[in-house]
Amino acid sequence: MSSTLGSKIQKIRKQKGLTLEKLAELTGSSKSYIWELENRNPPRPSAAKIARIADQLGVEIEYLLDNEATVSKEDSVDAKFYREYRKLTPETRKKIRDIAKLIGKE
Amino acid sequence: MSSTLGSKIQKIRKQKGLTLEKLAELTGSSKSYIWELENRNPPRPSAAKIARIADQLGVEIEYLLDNEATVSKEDSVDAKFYREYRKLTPETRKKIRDIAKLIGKE
DNA sequence: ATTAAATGTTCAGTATTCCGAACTTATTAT
DNA sequence: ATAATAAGTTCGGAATACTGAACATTTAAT
Repeated sequence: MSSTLGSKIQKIRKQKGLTLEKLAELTGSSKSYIWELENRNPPRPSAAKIARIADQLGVEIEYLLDNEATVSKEDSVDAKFYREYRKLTPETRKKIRDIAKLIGKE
Repeated sequence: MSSTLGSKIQKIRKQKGLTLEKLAELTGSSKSYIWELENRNPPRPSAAKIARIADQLGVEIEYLLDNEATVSKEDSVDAKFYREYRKLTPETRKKIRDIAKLIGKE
């Protein structure tokens, strides 16, 4: 299982001997946000931020994002579904879950 | 002067004969947002979105972002300055502008 | 062992992304 | 020319990225 965006950033940052504050400064961010990027599971940083960070860490944007944003069409359909799902009444949601359970069993 | 993120996306999208809606569907977005990306000056889309879009358009993320997110340290310092600046009183701001004007003249 | 300085963490608030739904403007067919 | 369908645009609002300031922990020095 591939490492997360956050762990990649942290690993490289430390290899380079950079503090949160220093990397923040280099990338036009706050250190608190860099920290969140590394530790909290995951914000969806802006492309601009990621580009800056990749630049300063000396890696490709692609490297940071791979298996992170490359989440395939299915996932987005799922996300959309879930958004809709959450709007439903508890009863309806339960029905759906029950049906899903049955179907899932097969 | 390099073209913007939005114009790049639009150009490629049309070359591929994709509608806003189709590209939105392929990238897990709404068509209104794709439209905003292309036309409004510029949102800072999430890395995830850009990765998806680059993927579907068949271009490198780097290509979409170059000269867009690679805005150098200076710019971020400027942005930070401006943020601070706006918090000041009108009087103070005027002073700063006036001084800047003088200095700019040299 | 204390203090000082540096680094890391938490948090509340603001700004921005991103969405869905409604509306407008082209296209296409009849 | 009209209707029907598709494509593009606008807008309000929910979710979340990102910030500065305060707090906590570690490191280094004496």
